[in-house]
Amino acid sequence: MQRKATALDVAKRAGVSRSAVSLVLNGRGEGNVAKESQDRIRQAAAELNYSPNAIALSLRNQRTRVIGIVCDDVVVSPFDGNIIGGADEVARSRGFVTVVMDTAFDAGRDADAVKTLLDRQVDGLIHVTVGLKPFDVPPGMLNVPAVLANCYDNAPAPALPHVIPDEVTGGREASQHLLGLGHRDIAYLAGSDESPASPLRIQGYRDAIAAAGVAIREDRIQMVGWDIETGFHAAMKLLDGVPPAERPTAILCANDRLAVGVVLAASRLGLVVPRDLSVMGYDDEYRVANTMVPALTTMALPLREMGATAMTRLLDAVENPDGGRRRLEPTETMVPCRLVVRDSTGPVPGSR
Amino acid sequence: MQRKATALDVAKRAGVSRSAVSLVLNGRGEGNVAKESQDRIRQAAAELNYSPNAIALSLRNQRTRVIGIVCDDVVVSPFDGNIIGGADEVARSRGFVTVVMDTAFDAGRDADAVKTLLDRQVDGLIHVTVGLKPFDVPPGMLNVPAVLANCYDNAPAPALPHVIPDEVTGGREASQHLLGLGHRDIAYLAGSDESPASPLRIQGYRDAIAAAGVAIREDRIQMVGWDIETGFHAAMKLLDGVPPAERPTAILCANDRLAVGVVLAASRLGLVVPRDLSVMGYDDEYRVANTMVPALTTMALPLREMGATAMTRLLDAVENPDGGRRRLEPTETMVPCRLVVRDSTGPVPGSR
DNA sequence: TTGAAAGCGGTACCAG
DNA sequence: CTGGTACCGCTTTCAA
Repeated sequence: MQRKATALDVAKRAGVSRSAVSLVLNGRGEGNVAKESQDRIRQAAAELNYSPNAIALSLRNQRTRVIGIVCDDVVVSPFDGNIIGGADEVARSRGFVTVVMDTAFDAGRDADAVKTLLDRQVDGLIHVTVGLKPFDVPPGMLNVPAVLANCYDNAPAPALPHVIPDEVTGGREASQHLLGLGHRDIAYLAGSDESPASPLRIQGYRDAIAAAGVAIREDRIQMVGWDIETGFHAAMKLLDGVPPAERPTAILCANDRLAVGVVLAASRLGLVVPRDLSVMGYDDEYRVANTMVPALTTMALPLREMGATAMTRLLDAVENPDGGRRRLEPTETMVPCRLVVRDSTGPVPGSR
Repeated sequence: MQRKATALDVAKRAGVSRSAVSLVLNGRGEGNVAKESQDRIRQAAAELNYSPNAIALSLRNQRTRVIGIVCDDVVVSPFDGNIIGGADEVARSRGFVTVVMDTAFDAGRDADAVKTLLDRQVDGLIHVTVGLKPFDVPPGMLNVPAVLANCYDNAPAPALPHVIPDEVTGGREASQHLLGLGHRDIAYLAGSDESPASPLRIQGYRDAIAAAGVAIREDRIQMVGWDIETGFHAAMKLLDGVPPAERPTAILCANDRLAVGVVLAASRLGLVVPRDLSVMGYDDEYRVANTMVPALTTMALPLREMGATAMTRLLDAVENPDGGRRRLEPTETMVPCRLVVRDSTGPVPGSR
């Protein structure tokens, strides 16, 4: 476990000074260092397997090329990890490293995490949440360029830009898919009031239904939460013992787990999806939507894109010649969701 | 976006030298610095909201208090994130920060990630995988203390310690749970050959069945993969059109998604779980096992414990007075799985 | 063309 | 008890 070689080691081995090593290895050797010194330096560096100490570089340059990512439970939860994946990919491609700190849903730890990251001199910050939600920006976060992903500044006068999914359009296009298949009685299991995504998707649903000239039945919109279990019970209520003519022909769900519950209920009742009932999810959850039986038609959240967009915006600011110390404009960027058609939706029964 | 205050700023404001600031703020003021200077220093520090620059500290101390975590797809996948969660919690409680680098299943990037982390002078490394698997340790990883979590050194002469789940015992105790409910014909949907966990769990299954004095039927052990869909089809084959007396009374699955597929198949066939058929999962996947209808009995993987154990072992070495530069013994630590009994398993049919 | 020296921010030693 | 100074590893300026 030997210590790493330093520039001084390389210099000694090549018989030159540290400065020469620095110049050559940073491509500024030409015209400053004799050609044969250059060769000796490069060779010595290779032999010693030299690469510069990033800590010393950071101190010297007053830039760490580290972006801090604070998230509420993204690493641990099965959702939304791809936001970080998308952000990380962009960072890596531009020579940055990300440090992720998860607060495990303890909002009190946001400020601590930001402080830790700031003490480590990160060049920028991104805050990511599991699920769209308002976010109380901790004060320290305004000291470096920062962007919010999947959340938005909760203050009366927002200070930070954010990147979020276009939920209204998502809800509308999901509904339009079902309307296009001939469905006119579409129930919507809408998640819960706590998520700001819920009213937005409902808005999209209403827009689509109304635009199709269909009357909106308020009792078809139900806030039932987000789990398999609650989807199951809601579907049972909608379907069990109800005459076919009075049943919805399609159930749109605010996430894929609800859709799993609905399919479970349908099969318990002997209904075949999509022949007797179309079921549609939301999120395109990895290894759930695509492997469900039947595979779920769903509205995919643009997770990687959101992360990538947020990181791109941030790095553009950080790498700006002004020194990356300017705060970003508090703009809103909406990223479109993506319709994924699979096997759980089909023509309305009796439409042939 | 003002720059952070430095020790010099504090010193000036308090009218003392940088050294005094350093002593006082590190609790070594007593007996070295006049009481009233101490007060002035502390006050100045508070007013300027001073906290030391961790980069400078790292350079000075030759210690970063950063642990690098390299993983193959843990952040992005819905599985095993809790390994990192458990590791991170321990690190945080001991004043360390973790930097996670995800290689997105590209083994070629392991070495790069390690190099990047080493350039940043991490004090130690942990490699985490999604799912138990052998791991080719990149050379650089031996330059600092390192531990493997959920994977093990693939070399003939292992160089690194690892922390893995006790899969044999897990398989055995899962089977014993079903045997204890009176089941004698238990099918096992065993995942796939690619995972080293599969044969281990099968071993546990065999041990338990044999110990109960029941003959092992090889055709009851089936490698069917890991998805909802494949569980569904396997269950249909086992149950559809088969006379009740020839059906297994319980199906043990190598993960919870398979179990979801089995339940789906059962309900399509009009079988009620667990009345007509017991179904058991493995993993205790978050928001799947506990919210399934019925909620799944399962064998929980000790994800957080594994992460915590790996990190504890690593930090014990890093914080060792020898300077934390010693390589760890290549030991094996097995963490027990945990039986979680819910509603998908019950007494064998007709046992009352 | 080269090397010496300053400085990034902090700690720790040592002389006063 | 206090302040000056060297050093961690690197880059950059400046003088030789």
